[in-house]
Amino acid sequence: MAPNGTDANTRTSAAAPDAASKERLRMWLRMLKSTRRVEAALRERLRRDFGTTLPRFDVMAALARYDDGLKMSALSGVLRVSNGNVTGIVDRLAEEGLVVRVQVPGDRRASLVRLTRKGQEVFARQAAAHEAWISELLEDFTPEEARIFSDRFDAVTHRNEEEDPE
Amino acid sequence: MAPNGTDANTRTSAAAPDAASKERLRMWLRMLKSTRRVEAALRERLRRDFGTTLPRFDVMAALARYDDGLKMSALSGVLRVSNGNVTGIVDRLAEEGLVVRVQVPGDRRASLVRLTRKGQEVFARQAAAHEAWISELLEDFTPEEARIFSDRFDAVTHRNEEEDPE
DNA sequence: ATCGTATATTTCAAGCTCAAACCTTTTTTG
DNA sequence: CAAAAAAGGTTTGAGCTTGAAATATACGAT
Repeated sequence: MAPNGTDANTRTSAAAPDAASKERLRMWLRMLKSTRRVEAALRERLRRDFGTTLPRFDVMAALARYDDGLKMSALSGVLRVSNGNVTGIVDRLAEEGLVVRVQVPGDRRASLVRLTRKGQEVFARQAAAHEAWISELLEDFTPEEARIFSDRFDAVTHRNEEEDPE
Repeated sequence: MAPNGTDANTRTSAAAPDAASKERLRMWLRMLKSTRRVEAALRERLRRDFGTTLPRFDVMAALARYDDGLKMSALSGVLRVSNGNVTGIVDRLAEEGLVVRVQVPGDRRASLVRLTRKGQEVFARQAAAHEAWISELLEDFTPEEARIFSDRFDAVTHRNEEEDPE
């Protein structure tokens, strides 16, 4: 697996020990730029077409996958953002009647956050548009290639795994 | 834009006209998760080892590539963030003596932002650590694979290109 | 010269983000 | 049981981010 020097023509490993890191850095910068570009497009369209934001959408998308709701801590875990962060977003979504906090019977500390019916309806429309946008923005990738990339990204994600409820 | 009636719950109904979009959506979610994970690691390490932030580092990295400095508008263009945003970050970097605003001779509106010598030295250390971190975080990618990915990401970036000073 | 438009940047309000401090409730432990 | 530790959430302070409005300068055509 590791390129152990004795390869046929490894100019890269012999001549430059940091050629690999340079190449990975280059990849990272491109990946970051691509991600930012897609995110910017999504942000703009969510605002334009639905008057919402990407973080709001992310929270609703997470909740949409759990009919029974998610605890605040689980929500921040899934989204990989701080829990103090989620508090504010859920507050605003709750003000608009898109989500509700439900008291957990046995535990007076915790509460489950759930989409309201209105929240489900609103999110369904946003999600459909979102999927179409992504497909358009990434149309240079064939489905086959997309699958390959998905799998390779999992390597990054599962690398130094601590906890991951997925 | 308008809810066209037939969009409420289009679960996997048709054969596979949307298989491609599903696959791309899957790829996007993985890509986003990977990016966020790397960014979170970078953010934490920049804070721990250098007491700085990712946006600050991004600004300094951009300036480090232009010895003659960059105008605020060019800076925000390179970083793809709003220009109001850059103002605040540059303000704080300037307070710490890491960058300076230099008046442009012929134009009293514009100013060039440049790294100070201190800024160059500080950034050099951060950049070395940064490159090593990236290589570690992406070590599952061989240099060859990294190169392939870089090229493919360029496709996304150069898709609907408006302006890009790079 | 002056009007109008375009350019360069800052300011502003609202919202997102984090880490750390804090409060409350639950669980563990002496 | 009571004290201590852990868990669930919110609050707080600082910084980041955006889009829109404001400011100031530059330039082009009268």
